[in-house]
Amino acid sequence: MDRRQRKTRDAIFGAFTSLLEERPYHRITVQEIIDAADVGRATFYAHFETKDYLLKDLCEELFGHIIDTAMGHPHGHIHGCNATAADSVFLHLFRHLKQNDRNILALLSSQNNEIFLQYFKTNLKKLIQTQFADTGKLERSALPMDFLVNHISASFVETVSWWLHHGMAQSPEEMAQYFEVVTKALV
Amino acid sequence: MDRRQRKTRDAIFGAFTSLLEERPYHRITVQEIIDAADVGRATFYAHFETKDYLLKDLCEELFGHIIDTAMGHPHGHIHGCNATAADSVFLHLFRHLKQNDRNILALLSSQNNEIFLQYFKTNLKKLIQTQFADTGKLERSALPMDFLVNHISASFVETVSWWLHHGMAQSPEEMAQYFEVVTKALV
DNA sequence: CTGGTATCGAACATCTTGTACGGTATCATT
DNA sequence: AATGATACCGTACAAGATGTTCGATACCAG
Repeated sequence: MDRRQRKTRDAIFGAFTSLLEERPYHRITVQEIIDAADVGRATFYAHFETKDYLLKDLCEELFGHIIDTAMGHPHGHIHGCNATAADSVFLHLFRHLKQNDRNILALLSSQNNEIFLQYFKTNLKKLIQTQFADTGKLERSALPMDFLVNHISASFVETVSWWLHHGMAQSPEEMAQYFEVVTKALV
Repeated sequence: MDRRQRKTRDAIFGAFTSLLEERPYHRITVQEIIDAADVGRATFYAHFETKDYLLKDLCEELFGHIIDTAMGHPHGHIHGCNATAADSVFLHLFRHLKQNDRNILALLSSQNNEIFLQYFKTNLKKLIQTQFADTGKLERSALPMDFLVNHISASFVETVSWWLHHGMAQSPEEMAQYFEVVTKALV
């Protein structure tokens, strides 16, 4: 990719992220992003069709990355009987978040962060789906498969959200345990 | 309240709700609401400071009502040992939703319904908090109180959301059972 | 060195928002 | 009925946002 393109793209992403830390999404105008990124108006629209697409691209880049790394992680049995919580994928994610990889916390703890949590949940579903497909632990559940996947994804995202709202005072291990408690009876 | 005021207020609420069924919130302009409600521009702003406040008022009216009725419901032991799921507050809520009280489904199943689910969750928290305060079942939990309240509220909202996305094919009783399964180990 | 292209800057039409004001219709009260 | 209060209408307006266009300029890759 052209070095110029990368530069503007990064500048826009950076400006956008900065603005999101001080204003909710819908209170940010394209004009402000342009000014903050110090980029021409036409240039912005050459990169992103609209503000919503900018958000979409940013989220895909961020969450896509964090989920991909988790995918590569050794299949950590969703706290099955023969695996401790220590090597679960979820603990891996909690740690990943705490070390603030790619400044992802700025988005997750920004005002009206529901947008980002939503993206997070969507990507998370794929991960959990994969995990279940491997372990095959779900066939004898009383609940529909997609109901369970949805519930677990949502629960994880809610746990992360709660963590953020409490200043991330707890350790990743502690949070992984919280999460295990509320989901242990399910799988 | 003046009959004129009620009329315009209802007209605006109605128009707004109709528009929400075909367009996501952020794609609806005040102008469109005004046109659909057949109301003067100045009149709209005399009632609602901004579009966000209109949303807020609408949600408070709707969810406030549905939660209040649930509050008055006989304290249905959050599936405690001596109570069946049949008389739980949650089953009451599922039934309330299915009969589409006050056209609430139009909002909950509209595009980008996260906004409304968020309001739903917020009001739900108060209800659950109250329930817990009465039963006093939570003191010996390994988890922080607000973590649990948040988790249960979120789980309920997610369950409702899943229900909607599946055309509400299941009965309220069935959904109440789903919900019981994913939360039974917690209280 | 050169053709291709990303960017700039400025201008533009269009739409949206929120406010203002005088005239009209409706309300509650007597 | 009569009357004061007030909610509504219609229109107009300023300020700002959006998305597009175009020629000029700077930069890149081969």
